[in-house]
Amino acid sequence: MTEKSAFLQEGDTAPQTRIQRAKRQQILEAGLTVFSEAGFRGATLDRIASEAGLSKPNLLYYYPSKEAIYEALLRDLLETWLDPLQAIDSNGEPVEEILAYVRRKLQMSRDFPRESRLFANEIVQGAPRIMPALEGELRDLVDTLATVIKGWIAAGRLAPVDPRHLLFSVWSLTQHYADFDVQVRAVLNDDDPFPGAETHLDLLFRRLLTP
Amino acid sequence: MTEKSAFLQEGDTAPQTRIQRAKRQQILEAGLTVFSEAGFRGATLDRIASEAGLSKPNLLYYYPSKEAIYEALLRDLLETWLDPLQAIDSNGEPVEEILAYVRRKLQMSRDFPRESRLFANEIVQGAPRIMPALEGELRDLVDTLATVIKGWIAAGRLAPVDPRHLLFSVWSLTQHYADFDVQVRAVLNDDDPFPGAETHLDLLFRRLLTP
DNA sequence: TTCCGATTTGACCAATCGGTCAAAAGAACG
DNA sequence: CGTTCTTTTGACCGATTGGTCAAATCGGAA
Repeated sequence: MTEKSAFLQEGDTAPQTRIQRAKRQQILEAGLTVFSEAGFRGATLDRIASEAGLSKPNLLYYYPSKEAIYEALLRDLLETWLDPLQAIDSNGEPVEEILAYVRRKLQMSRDFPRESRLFANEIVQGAPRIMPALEGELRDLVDTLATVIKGWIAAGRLAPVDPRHLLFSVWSLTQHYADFDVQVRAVLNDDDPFPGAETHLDLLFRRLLTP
Repeated sequence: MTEKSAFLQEGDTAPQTRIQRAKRQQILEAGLTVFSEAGFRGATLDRIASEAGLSKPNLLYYYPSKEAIYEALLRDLLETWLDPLQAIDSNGEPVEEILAYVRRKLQMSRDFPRESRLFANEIVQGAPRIMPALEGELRDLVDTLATVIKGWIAAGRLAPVDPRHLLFSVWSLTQHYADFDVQVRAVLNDDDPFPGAETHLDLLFRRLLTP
């Protein structure tokens, strides 16, 4: 097991008042919008501040730097992102477990597209700040799940597939609908992509995974 | 048919000397590296200039602005990107035609990852500059191909699949190996992902598409 | 009401940004 | 050699960037 990477640990269990927590949340909201649209370098404190309805110095009163906001967002994000993966039940029906995972991930693309794009921006640009978590927690989780999947395959309950590439497929297929949203909508004449996507992905993975 | 979007047209058939063409190529090379790593806003002229081995004013002697470099890159990119799509032969064997397309796209992810990431950056950040081409050329091409695919399905030569979501699947699955390269390698312990990816995608699409 | 810590702000700063310009340095050709 | 055109550069500009700071304002407890 790899240890939690440094930046992921909360610095200190801050004794925040209710107001502080609210304002910080407000800033993270604005930060999520701006960072997911422009990436770390492209985002500016002025835009985040105005999006949050605060002056720039006021914003820096709650978070000491642009980096601090960004890292707080990534820290929150990683949890949300890894949760559905951990929810896969090794005692469940294999095909249905994975299909449920796909459905959950697709819902996240629909309901939290900014989070998905924030993550995409970070990774596309080389993951300079989240790399430790990828090589740590993410790899550990994937290793564990790969063992489970191999067991399912060996038991003949799942068609033989490379477990890691299977996971890449789930991630890319589902997140595509959030990250490449404008392209998807351009091709589909602005129709809602998600009903069609759910049907399509259900079919795709059922065909791939049914033994 | 939608017309070619304005920015895609070459301004004028510049009567360039050999040296000018070479230097411009050199700048585009550097621009591709920098823009694909940082996105449009995150890239700086200073970095592009130093990457190209030129002074900043010298760089601006060949391209009038940061925008001009970026748009020249997108213009080139779009061609390269749409080519494999046009190479699908409506008279070929359906399953094999699509599998060949997948293989071509995967090779592009391996051989031109910067191009893929440049495109990803542009799209994730809302496609502010390439949107017209998405709603124009890309949509036209997809519409045409969708008709072909529907014909194949009607003839029973391809399993019934939504043609547009099928294309999204090809794009996301193949480009994932370029755009999310650092994540893929982190999970795979830095092994080369592409041999495994080709096998996996071949299996996936064969299972999905074989009637 | 007074007091005190928490919050908010305008003014400001050094660094970096995209871009300009005039002048210097090369190249080409007679 | 001199001339002319192309290429290159250092110095510079205004705007924007992330961040600071002292002073003002707020809000609640006594």
